Amino acid sequence: MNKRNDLGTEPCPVARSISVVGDRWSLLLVRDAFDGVCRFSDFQRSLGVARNILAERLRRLVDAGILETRPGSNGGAHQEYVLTAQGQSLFPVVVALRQWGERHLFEQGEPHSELVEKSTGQPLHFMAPQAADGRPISPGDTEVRKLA
Amino acid sequence: MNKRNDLGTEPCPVARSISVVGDRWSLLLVRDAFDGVCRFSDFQRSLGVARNILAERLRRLVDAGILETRPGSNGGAHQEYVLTAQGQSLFPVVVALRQWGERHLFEQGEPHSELVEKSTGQPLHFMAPQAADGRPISPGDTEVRKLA
DNA sequence: CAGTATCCCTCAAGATACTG
DNA sequence: CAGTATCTTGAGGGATACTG
Repeated sequence: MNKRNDLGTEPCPVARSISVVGDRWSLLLVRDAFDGVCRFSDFQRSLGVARNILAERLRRLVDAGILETRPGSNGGAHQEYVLTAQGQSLFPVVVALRQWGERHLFEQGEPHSELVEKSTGQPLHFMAPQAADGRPISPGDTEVRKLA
Repeated sequence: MNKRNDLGTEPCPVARSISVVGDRWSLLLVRDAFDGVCRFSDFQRSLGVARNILAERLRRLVDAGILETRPGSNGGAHQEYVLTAQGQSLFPVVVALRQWGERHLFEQGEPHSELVEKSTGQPLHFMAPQAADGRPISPGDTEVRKLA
């Protein structure tokens, strides 16, 4: 039934999210934006993606309300791409992917970049779903209630 | 520099994770697996994906150590696909995508499926990164330390 | 520098027929 | 039912030349 791109109308929030940021580049652009990257050529150098693709992805992220453009902080003519509030709320997604990758996609002792708290220099605590009272919740404790 | 598929060798854990589960179907299969789906035709009906694509994706997820096959719980000939421990540890990723989608990709009052704790029936608490002492951490409080 | 405009090509994905 | 085999299509993406 899924012809091509109708994930965006599915009733499942996971499917809709994937329809917006579930491609090869979008979340990497968001990651770079969290890391302070905001200019076209810096994204381009960071990812090595073709310029036309980069332009289209940035446009899509702006259209989706994840990035917005600004006139450029210095007096220069170039504009900047910065995360909106909605884009910043992708932080848990990026952190979750990062933590999973750190645990399962690197060999023992293989170096990788790490996300730390600026003020303490400490890596982030492992992020896990929890109940309203703070108890950690494992997958088996949950179920999906349709169309709540 | 990124020719085609060399995301899997990047030093950034986010990029590596995306190289494994960053396509249109993988995380939806994982979501379904969390939801108890374990048979080929059930995945197929749930996603509407073509059978050859489904077969290849399942194989890739098995190769990646995210799913494993079992002889089938009843006496039947069919095998089942179940999450490994590594696959179960994708739970925060799926939950993060779900929560972001719920907040930003549905209209006010538009119904969507919801992830609740079985024992209480309550939706999960909002999941956010935090420091080792439990303080919530926002994106601006963090920085990436290269090759730690 | 920050894109746009083309051209081309590969691969993901769909459709369908077939098999143990 | 659980796939495999084959064919076709189209979108995603790369390379490069060009523009304000």
